[in-house]
Formats: sequence, C-alpha cells, structure tokens
Amino acid sequence: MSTQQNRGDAIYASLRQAIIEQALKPGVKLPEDQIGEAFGVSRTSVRGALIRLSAESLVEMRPNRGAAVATPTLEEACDVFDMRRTLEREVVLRLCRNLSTRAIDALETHLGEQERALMAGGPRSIRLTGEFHILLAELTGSATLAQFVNQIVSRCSLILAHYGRPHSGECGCEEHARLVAALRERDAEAATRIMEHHLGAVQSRARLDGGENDPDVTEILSRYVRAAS
Amino acid sequence: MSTQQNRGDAIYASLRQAIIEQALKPGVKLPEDQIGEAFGVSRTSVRGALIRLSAESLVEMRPNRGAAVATPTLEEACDVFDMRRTLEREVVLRLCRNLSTRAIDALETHLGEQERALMAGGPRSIRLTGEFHILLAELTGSATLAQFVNQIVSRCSLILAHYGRPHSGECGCEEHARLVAALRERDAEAATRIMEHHLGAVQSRARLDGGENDPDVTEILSRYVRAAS
DNA sequence: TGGGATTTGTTCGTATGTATT
DNA sequence: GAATACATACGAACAAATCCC
Repeated sequence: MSTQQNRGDAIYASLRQAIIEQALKPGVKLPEDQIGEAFGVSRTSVRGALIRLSAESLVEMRPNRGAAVATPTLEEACDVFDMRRTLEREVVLRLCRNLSTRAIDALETHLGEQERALMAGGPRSIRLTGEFHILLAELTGSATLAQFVNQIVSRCSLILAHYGRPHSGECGCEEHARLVAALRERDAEAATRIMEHHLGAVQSRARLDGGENDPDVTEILSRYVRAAS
Repeated sequence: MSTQQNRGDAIYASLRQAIIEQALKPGVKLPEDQIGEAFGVSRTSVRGALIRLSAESLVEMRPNRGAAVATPTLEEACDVFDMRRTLEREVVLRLCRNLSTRAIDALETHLGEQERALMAGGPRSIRLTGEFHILLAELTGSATLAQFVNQIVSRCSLILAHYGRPHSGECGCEEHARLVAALRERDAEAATRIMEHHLGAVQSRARLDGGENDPDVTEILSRYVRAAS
C-alpha cells in the first residue's frame, strides 16, 4: 500500500479517487497516452498506476487492448458485497472486544464531519461516508483487515456506479451514529445487527436482482437458442 | 488476478512461486537488471511484476532504493495470521452451508496427491499443503474470498520463511483429512474447530513469541532510553 | 479482404537519487 | 565531506498487435 514510485503514485491516487467518486465510470477506456498527457508525464508512469489498480480489480487490463475501468458482472457484484459483509462483521466484532476511548473519539469526530458534509451536500459527503467504514477497519489495529476493507469498499463504490440507482448516496448517516453508540456500549450483538442492516441497505441501492442494466446479449440470447433442427 | 502483461506475467508467476517456496527469502534484494537478465528481458517487464508483487505485500519497494522480498515485522506477522484465521473460518462456514459432491471429490483427490507427495518428500509436498487451503477457498464459489485467501496464505509462507523454525513443513496432512471428513458431514462446529486447531499448529511453527530473530535495534533500545538529564 | 491509423508491448538511453569509499 | 559506483525513475523511440474504414 505504501508509496512506490514518485509520479506513478500521484497518478494512481488520482485515478483511484476518480473511480471511487464515480467520475470515471465502469467501462470507460483508459488509454495510456491520454492519461499521460493529462498528467503531463509519459506512459511509463501511467502503466505502473494501471497495474496497481488492476491488482485491486478497479481496472481491467486486456492484453494488447488496453485498460478500462472495471465492469463487474452481476455475479461479481454480489460476491463483493457478500465479502464486504463478512469483513465488516469481523471489524465490528474486533472493535467490541477492544476499543479505546481515543478510537471512540475519532469515530465521533468523523461522524460530526459527515453530518456537516451532508448538510453542505456535494461529493465530499459521498466520500466521507465511505471513509467511515475504512476508519472503522483501521481502528481495529489490523493493517491487513483495514487494507482488505479499503479494497472491498472501493469495489462497492465501483459497483454502485455501475448498477446503482441514480442519485443513490452510499450510506445514511444516522445508522453510522447508531453503530458508534452500540460500539461505545460494547454491544456486539446490536453492533453486528446494525452493520448488517446498514450494509443490506447499501446493497439494496444496487440493482443486483438481475435487473436491466448493461444487458449481456449472449446471456439473454442463450435463453432463446434452440438446437438447429 | 488475470493475466495482464505478456512477459510480466511469467516473471510475476516465477518470482511469486520462488518466494512462496522460500527459495527467495525475506530481505533478498531484487534488482531489476539482474532479474531481467535472468529472464532474458529488459527491466520494464520486471518492474511490472515487482509492482504487482508489492501490491500483495510479498515484496517491498522503497523509492529509489529498489525492491526486496518483504521482511514482515513481528506485529505484521501476527496480524496476517489472525487474518488468515478469520478468512479460513469463513471458508469453512460457507462450505458447510453449501458443498457439492463434486467439491468433495475434488478435495479428496487433492488429499490423495498430498499424501503421495508427502511420502515422496520434496518441495512438492510443501506447495500442495498450501494449495489445499486455496482449493478450499475456491470451492466456496467466491472469487473474492479465494483471492484474499490466496494472498494471505502466500504471506504466511513468507512469514514462515522468515520466522519459521527450520524444517517446519506447512501443514500436517492428517488434519486436512479430518477437515474434509467434517465437511462431508456438514458439521460446521467440528470443521471450524479443526481448522482453528490446524492453523494454530501452523502458526506455532513460527516464532512469533517475540523471539530472537532479526532484532529491531530501535525497538530494543527504546526500552533503555531515558530523558536526557 | 486489406490497409492505414491508433494503441499497446518492449527496449534502451539518460538523469536523478542513494549507498559506499 | 566529496567523489565514485550503482540502481532506479523517467522518457523517447521502435516493433507488434488491434481497431476501423
């Protein structure tokens, strides 16, 4: 996760944020030349950034055909959300076992920022609600868990960009507050229940019910194919 | 996870296997020139492979100072093993909920290979015991979970190379067999208990008790530092 | 089917930064 | 502390593959 190249780092971070904030939407091509020109660098640095993003499944690189923002299938999307539930459940359980007062302070500070940003509106609010989940994971003290949560939350943002209903913000702020309250009481049962419900609400904002976006022609047609007499 | 560059792919896979099989031990420098020469390619392809490996925390890249096989700290090592427990517990739970007969067949086939390899001895045995855990994760049908398990098991191999007692094989084969038996019965309680015990045994082969390898001078000295008069 | 335009895959040269004597 | 040796960061150019007309 740490910084590895000088310029590649900046490009990586920028592209990542653009994807997470849904400015670069799934399927958008990412030509090395064009990106390099935008950043004022050559393709070499861009390439490194794209490789790192593809390792996180945020972009897809097809040999000789270039990179594009990943377009997760319905199956992948469901899988990612399931994994997110698994990981964040673990986060909550660990936090209930061991949570410092400093950590609770940090959460409530962040909560305040979220509320202010919500009133102000704008993309800042969307980003903060996502970062709340990452902060939770970091407060467990497990760098590995935090890294996995970071990855999976990012992928969820990507999925919502692809399958999400229009104007669906990521999270409701009130549930975050209720979760922090449960954590403060070390109430693992309530905390996991709230988190589960919360993530269910997030997931429900995606049309993962086999809906109508991005129809896979092959799959659709396969239902109509008959054996040639 | 999928293939992204033509030559980088081969280098990535080779380096990864070498690290997992503990042929390249933690701390070993990985100069781009030298690796490129070994593979008969230029540094560019090597660079891509190193970037991918660093994204998996198998190598560390320090700016302007090159890449080296990662040298996890004691804290990281414990963290990674904890995460492995979490993930593999989830694997077992999912498998108990939903396991096809084909899957059981695959497990038993693999089990047979492990036993034969164990009798034959050699590095093949070490690799297979690790791959058993990856196979388990794949059989859940969750690509994401499988990918995370793959990463974490690889990092555990690296840790055992660094902190492991000499000649400590990864796993005992019998416990794998007992686990498969429990899975066949859909006995979640027994399966998780066996997995937990099994991973505890693996972890215990590492000297993660704050032992004497690779002493961190700074950390040691910090216990002796006093405020200057 | 074919040819030109575009983009990727790769190599290599140069500059910059780090370690060493 | 300076100079040398060395490895990396970056960029430009060539070759090969793909796309488009």
